[in-house]
Amino acid sequence: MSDASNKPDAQKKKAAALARLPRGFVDRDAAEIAGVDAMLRTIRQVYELYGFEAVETPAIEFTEALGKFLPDQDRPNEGVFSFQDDDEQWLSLRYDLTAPLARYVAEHFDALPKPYRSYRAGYVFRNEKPGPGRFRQFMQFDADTVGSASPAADAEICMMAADTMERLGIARGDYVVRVNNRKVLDGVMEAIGLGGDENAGRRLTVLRAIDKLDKFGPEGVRLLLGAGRKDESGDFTKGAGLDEAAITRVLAFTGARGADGATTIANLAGVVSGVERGAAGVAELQDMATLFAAGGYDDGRIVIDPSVVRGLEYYTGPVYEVELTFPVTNDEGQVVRFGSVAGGGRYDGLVARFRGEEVPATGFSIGVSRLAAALKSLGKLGAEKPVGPVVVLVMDRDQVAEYQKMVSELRDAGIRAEMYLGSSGMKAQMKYADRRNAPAVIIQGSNEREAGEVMIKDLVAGAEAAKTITDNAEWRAARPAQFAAKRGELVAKIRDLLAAR
RNA sequence: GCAGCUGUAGCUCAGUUGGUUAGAGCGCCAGAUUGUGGCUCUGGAGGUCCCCCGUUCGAGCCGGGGCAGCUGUACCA
Repeated sequence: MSDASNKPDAQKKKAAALARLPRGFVDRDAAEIAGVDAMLRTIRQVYELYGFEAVETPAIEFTEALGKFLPDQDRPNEGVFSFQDDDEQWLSLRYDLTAPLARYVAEHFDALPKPYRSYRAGYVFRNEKPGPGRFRQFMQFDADTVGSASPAADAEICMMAADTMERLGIARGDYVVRVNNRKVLDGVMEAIGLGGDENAGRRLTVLRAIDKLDKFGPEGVRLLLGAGRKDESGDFTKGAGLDEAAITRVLAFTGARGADGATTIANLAGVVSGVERGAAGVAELQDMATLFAAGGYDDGRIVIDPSVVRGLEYYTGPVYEVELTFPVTNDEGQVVRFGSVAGGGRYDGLVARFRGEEVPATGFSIGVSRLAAALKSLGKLGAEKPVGPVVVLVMDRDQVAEYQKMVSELRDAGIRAEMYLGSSGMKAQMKYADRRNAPAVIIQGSNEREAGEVMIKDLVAGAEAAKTITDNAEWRAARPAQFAAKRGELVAKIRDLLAAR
């Protein structure tokens, strides 16, 4: 232990360099990786079952393809990680999986079967302020149908979303798929005089206000739709400046949810009566509701809820999101506000950016990282440390070849195994095996070697047996759960031991 | 971006009116135990008190500026 104090200053200084992560990024350990992998497998199975096929696109696209240049400038939006290539073209890390899919479909349009049903998972990146459950790199798992304008395509994805939640272990009633339609909302906008391109900015303000319904309640939203709202810290948020009649109409829309789907749809029809686009949206909701009922999903798994807006400007029809309805606790055990864990909708205009014609498309995205946190809270994410390898202890340095041979035999038999590669003594090697969550260690010192044996210690059974022992001398003498085996039976004995787990 | 709060050991945190050598618990390493995980005991390593400037005989503590983190809010494809 003396070497630490003898460490040269230069080396110390070097070691003091920034061993830290930029904010909004996380490291994942073996347990988390295993848990998320299991999740991804499950989601993939459901998507496959529904007939979607895999596709992968790279993490980087031309900024232009993502459509994220700042207005009236030749620089990308600050929220997007971007850099310039050799030829000065701007490239960006993708911020979702939808825009790259639109690029992919447009590029391979003639080669793809239409409607084109695909899924893909991957990391996306957002250069913005992180917060609880919000990262600058996170994983999404998307499924999309491109080339179908039918509400059946939207309804199918909603049903698949419900199935996926249940397959992931979220009980019926612990989640809800909420569905709305942008056309209905557009109809309301039109009805209150916010139609047309010149009102795009105000429409956006109204959308943002509605999106805050679950945060601030109807009264808060009323303020945001009107003059504005002052929060507890005294910060003032400018409102949309609607008049009283318009505000009442918007709130009538968001509050149109009835006891069942039919009532909700009837209420919505009233709110947008006389506006053609709104009526079209209501009709689509009606179509989808019929499909939900046919599949039995109208039992609370999927509900029509007019308060769903989704921030995305590009949505053109049905929008939907999956919300968890049980309290989620964070690492400190506090209950945290948990937003939606998945969402999506119809974006008929997105592929049109690359091709002249409009291509109808709908799809959704699961926020894998966020959902993983929720599953962890539910105890449904395998957060346990994976079982480690069998560790062969190095008792005598000149016998390394023999120890390595044992490891090879175990590996040839398909058993995870390793020889201890450090330089510490036996006690430290035992601690190492314990920390690696090893199921067993193999000990061969001179005594065993002379007898043509190995000592096998079952660490799990040993820990169990030792629980009742409080005296250290007794603990050491007892040597619980270990047994000698003939050298030739090593693999067979380990195999038996692991099989008994 | 704006506002509030917080920066002391790997982690969680004490630190008196400004006073000499900055502490605890946990964790880590080692020994007690020549070859056995846990418990216990003993010892050890580990610090730019966030950074800079100022006040002072003297600053972890007071003042100013900066940086970082957290929370709220804004934005969020």
